[in-house]
Amino acid sequence: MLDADALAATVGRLRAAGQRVTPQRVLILGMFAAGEHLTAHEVYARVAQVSPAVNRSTVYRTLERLRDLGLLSETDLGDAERHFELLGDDRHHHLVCRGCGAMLLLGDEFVRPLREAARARYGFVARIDHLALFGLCSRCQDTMPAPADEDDH
Amino acid sequence: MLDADALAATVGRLRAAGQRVTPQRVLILGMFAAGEHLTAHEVYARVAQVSPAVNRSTVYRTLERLRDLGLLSETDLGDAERHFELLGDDRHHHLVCRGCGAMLLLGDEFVRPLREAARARYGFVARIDHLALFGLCSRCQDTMPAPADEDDH
DNA sequence: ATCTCTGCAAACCGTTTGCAAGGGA
DNA sequence: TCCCTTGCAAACGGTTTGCAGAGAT
Repeated sequence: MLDADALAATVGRLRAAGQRVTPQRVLILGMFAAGEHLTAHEVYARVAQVSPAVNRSTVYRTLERLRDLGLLSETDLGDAERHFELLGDDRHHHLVCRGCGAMLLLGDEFVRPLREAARARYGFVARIDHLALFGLCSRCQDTMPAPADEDDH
Repeated sequence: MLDADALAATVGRLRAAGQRVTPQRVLILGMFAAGEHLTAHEVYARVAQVSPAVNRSTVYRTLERLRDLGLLSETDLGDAERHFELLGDDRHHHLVCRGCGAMLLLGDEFVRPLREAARARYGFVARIDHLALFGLCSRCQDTMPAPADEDDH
C-alpha cells in the first residue's frame, strides 16, 4: 500500500488536474505501492476486498484516466492484460524473456535518447514511461533453438 | 500481395528453419505486402476470401510461429489487436499519437543502442523488430495539454 | 445546481483450447 | 511411416458499453 504522504501527494495531483476526488479513485490509487506493477484485474480484486461495492468498470475507467493524467504508466507485458504502475520520478524499463518470462531491469538512461530523438525529429512528446522489450535471456538462447539459430546464420 | 520472388525467398527461410511448408502457411505469408501491417483478424479475413476452408486457429497459430521464427514482427499498436508485419532487413519503428492516432516513422538507428545495451548488460537478445512508442504529436500537444486538461474521451 | 462519476449487468470480441483427422517430409 | 499441422467448435476472459442515479464541487 502507498503510504499516507505519497497518497496525499498523488491525490493532490489529481485535484490539480481538475479531476474529482472520489473515494473510489483514492482507493484505487492507494492500492499501488511504489514500484509495484498491478494488472487491472489485480487492482479490482484488491479494491473489492476492502470495498466490494466498487464496480469493475469504475476500476477500468479510473486506471485509464489516471494513465492519461500521467499518474500511472500502462505497459503491455506480453500477456493479454494491462499492467499499471505508479509513476514517480524514477523511470525504469524491462527486458522480458519470451522463453521463461524472466524480467530484467533496464535503466532509463538507455531510453532517454529515444525520447529526445522523437522530440527533435518530429516535436513528438513520447510518453515512454515503462517500456517492455521482448527477446531471449542468455539462458533461453540455448534452450530455444529455432529463432536464435536462424539469426546467427 | 507479396510478389513471387519475395514469397519464394520467405518460404525458403521457412523450410531452412526446419518447418513444414504447408499451403496454409504459404497463403498466410502471401497476404503480406512489404511494409504493410496486418492484424491477425485482417489476415484471417483475407485468407478466408481466397480459401475459406482455412481455419481461424490455423491463422493465429501460424502468425505466432512465423513471429517466433523471425519472419514476422508483432507489435502492440495500442488497440487490443495483434499487428504483424513482414520482417525484412529494414527495421523501422513508430511514434503513435494518443491524441489523433497518427503514426510517425522512427529509424532503427535510434533503437540500435538499446539492443546493444541489453546484450552488453545481460546477454539478452532483444527482438526489437517493430517498436511502437506512445505520446502526443506536435499538433495534439496544443489540443490536449495532457495533465492539466479536464476533458473526457 | 451542475455535470462528472459510478453501479449495473450483459455483451463484446479477439484469442485460445483439446482432440482427432489430415498430410508434409 | 512419423509426427507435425490443421480443422472444428465451444469456451475463455479481460474489457467495454449505455444508461440512470449518485455524488463531488
